[in-house]
Parts: sequence; structure tokens; C-alpha cells
Amino acid sequence: MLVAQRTVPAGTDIIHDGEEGGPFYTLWAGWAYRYKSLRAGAGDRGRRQQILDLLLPGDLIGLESALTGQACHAVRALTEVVVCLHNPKAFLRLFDACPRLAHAVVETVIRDDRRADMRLAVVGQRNATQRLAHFLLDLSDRLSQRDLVEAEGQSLPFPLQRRHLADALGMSGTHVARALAELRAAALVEVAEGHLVLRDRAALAALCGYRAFDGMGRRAIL
Amino acid sequence: MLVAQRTVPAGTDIIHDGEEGGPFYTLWAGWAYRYKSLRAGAGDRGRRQQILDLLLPGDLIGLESALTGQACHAVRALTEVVVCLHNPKAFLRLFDACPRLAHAVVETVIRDDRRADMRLAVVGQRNATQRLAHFLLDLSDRLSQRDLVEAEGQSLPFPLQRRHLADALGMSGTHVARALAELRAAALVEVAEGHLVLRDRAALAALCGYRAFDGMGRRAIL
DNA sequence: CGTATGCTTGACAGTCATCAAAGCCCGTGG
DNA sequence: CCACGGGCTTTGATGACTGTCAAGCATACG
Repeated sequence: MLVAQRTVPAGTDIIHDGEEGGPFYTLWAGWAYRYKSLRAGAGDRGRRQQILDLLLPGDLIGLESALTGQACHAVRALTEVVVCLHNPKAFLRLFDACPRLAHAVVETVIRDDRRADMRLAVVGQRNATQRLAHFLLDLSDRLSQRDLVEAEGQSLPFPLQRRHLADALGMSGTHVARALAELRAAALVEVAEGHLVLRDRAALAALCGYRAFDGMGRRAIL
Repeated sequence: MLVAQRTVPAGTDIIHDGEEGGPFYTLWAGWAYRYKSLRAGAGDRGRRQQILDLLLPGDLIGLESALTGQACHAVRALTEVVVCLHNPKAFLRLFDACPRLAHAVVETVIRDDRRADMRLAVVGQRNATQRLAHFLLDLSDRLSQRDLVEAEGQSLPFPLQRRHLADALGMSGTHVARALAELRAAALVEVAEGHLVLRDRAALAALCGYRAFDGMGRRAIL
């Protein structure tokens, strides 16, 4: 299959909210995130946005758009990003012709569904510190599955800023700093220089009730 | 196709969290909800649960379980409920044989995905009153699509108790009562006798930034 | 060196959870 | 028929959690 690559600088939108008939991609390198900027409700001033999910190398970007023709959220590059462009029409033909692909797609979508459920439960029921701990553990596990963790010290690359954590967890940047400081003070995590170290996964998991996500075996679908 | 019906009294679990190889259903009559009870984190006392979504007549229950063999959440009957039992294996065979069914399944799952994104954004970014308003508008629209609204007065059946709203929106039952009182005082909604009336949809929508969900055309897939 | 950006910290205010009490509705039993 | 009890809702008082505003630092960059 013909493959087109595209390199996108950090901070650029790869897919726009509401975009129709857009292409879809595999994220080859770098981090991105799905997000939604909310129309201000009455009395809201600041324009907040909700980060719906992080996209890590290997993830699909815009599958929804390929399957339905329209995207319901935007995707933005968090770091510089290399994406691999797919052809939606060819993909749809393949989807129809190949039940195994269809299965794989459904499993991918369902896996995302489950993680979405988990996030909703965490944001709805947990306090700031627990939300943060949960987020970091989930991230760490996803990176592990892709062998992107430096095995020794549980050290992960961490290009996220406070404000990204805030938008992902539904809290203010200031309070993210407080929660992080708390975890640091308890010697549970360390953040420095674009890297994150989880010092005590067990204690973190106990703090927020995190349970590793067994889910379905991970495999690339494209 | 042979169809088995089952009637389930209110308050009973139809699917249990983590259940493997369970059946799946179409919700024929009555309301149910998907939910997750969280393991207590450190310092948590009460056992809270997060309602992930309401299930209304016509919705599928346990599709995830049919496709992957395992459920990641429980489903409980909110009212007395009539479900129609499907055969997971036959369904999977059909899924492989019939691309149109596969498409329909994917669209259903993706529609749920979008609603999940919306809920996350609302719970993460909105205050109590806005969350409640958004929930009620969304519910009203879903019921409209099924012709379950008494057309004249925007009056909906409303079997939910305060505590269900609280568990769905990530707030306390007490505060739900306050938020509802506020909406009532502003003459935006009325609640009585298991019914809900939306007095001013436009004002409600403006309050919480709700945008009707165009999504894909609604059609039954089974 | 000046400016811009992001992180951290403190003070204060608003939102919301918790606890508690009182009213309402309804089924039960006297 | 009416008293009683339990569940649900409403309301108030109080305090915890979190957002906002602001200032101080460190770093990067022109």
C-alpha cells in the first residue's frame, strides 16, 4: 500500500472538530491528544477545553472520521509528530471484505470505549490527587505496552505541561501543581526535564484505586 | 430467529461487572443503566458508583460482551425491564458474513463513543447546574428520537431518583436537589410524579452550552 | 539584558460534600 | 380508619476541596 508520511510541528491541529470527510492516520512518532473545546455556557469566561485522550505512537487518529465521514473532536500534536496517512475509501473496502479487519476495528473502538468509561468514573468520583495518580498510572501502562518506558526506573518521557493535565483531568493548572507537589512530597513520583518517574506504583495504585487494564491483547490493526 | 424474552424487576443487575461469556440483549421496555462501582481509594469511605450511561428502550445491552467475551461494567434495571435475549455466537457469525451488520455495529459503538466524550467534557468542565441541565437535555433528545416524549409539553417519563442523577453526574445527592431547585426556580424545568417537563429548552441549552447531537441517523441494528 | 513562558506558592472566595433535621408519601398493621 | 415506620426529598449549617488572582522564580530566547 502506498504510504504517505507527514510531519506536524507541536501545537498544530491534525484534525479539526466537525471536519467532514477528513483522512485518517496512524501516529508514527510523537504524542498527540484528542480534545473538544466547549462552547461557553452562561457565566463561563475562560475558554476551557477537555482533553479526551492522549494518542501515543501506534494509535490511530481519526478512525471515527474514516468510518462515519465526520469527526466530533479535534486532534492536536503535543510534540512534533509523524503520522502515516491512510486512504479512507480503501480502508472501507477492506473493512467490508475482511471480517478479521472488521473485528480488529471493533476491538480497537471497544477498547477506547472502556478507557473512556474509566476516565469518566475517575473524573466523576475521585479527587484531584487521585485523578492525577490514576492518569499517570494509566499513561505508564500504555507506554509500557509499547516498550516506551526505560525499564529500569519506570522513567517515562513526559511532554505534558500542567495545563494539559488540567484540561485532561478537569481541574485548574494551579491545582494540578498542588496535586503534583503532594505526590512528590509523598515520594510517589518525580517530574523533571520532560521525564516522569513513578517511584512507588503500588502506593499510587492504592491511593486512587487503580487497577491495571487487562483488556484485550494489544495488537496493531493496520 | 428464535427470541427469548426476559422480564427483570427494578434494581436487579442484568449484567455483572467482569462477567465472561455473558449473553447480550435488546432492551425492549423499561430503563436501565450501565455503571461501575469503584474500588475505594485511600481515604474514601462511602462506596460510590459511576453511572456511565442510561439505556433506553431500543438500546443494546452487553454488545461489548458479545464482541469481546467480557463485560467491563455492570448493567442494572432502573425500572422493571423487558429484554430480548440474543445468541452471541450467531451474532458473531452474522457479523462476519454481513458487512452491513458490521457497519451498523461500528456505528453504534462509535455513537456511544461520542456520547462518552461529551459526558467526559461535561463532567470535567461544567458546574453542577450545567451538568444537570446538559443531562436532562441529552435525555430528552434521546427519548424524542424514540418517540417516547409526550409531544405537547416536552413531558418525559422520569424514573430517576436524585441519587441516580448524583451517580451519573459525579455529585452528591444533596447537591443534585439544590441544582434541581435552582432550575425549577428559574422556571426551566419541572419535576413531579415520575415525570419531567422541560419548560424552556433554549434557555437550558444556553445555560450549559448544549448542542443537539446530530450524529448519524438513528436506526435499529437488530 | 529584557521579555516571554512555564512552574510554584500564598491568599482568598466559591463550589460542593457532609452531616443533620424536618417534611412528604405510601404501605403496613392495629 | 388512623397511627406508625421507612424511604425519598428538601433545606440549613459547616467545612473540605478547588478555582481564581497575584506574586516570585527559573529558564529560554532574541
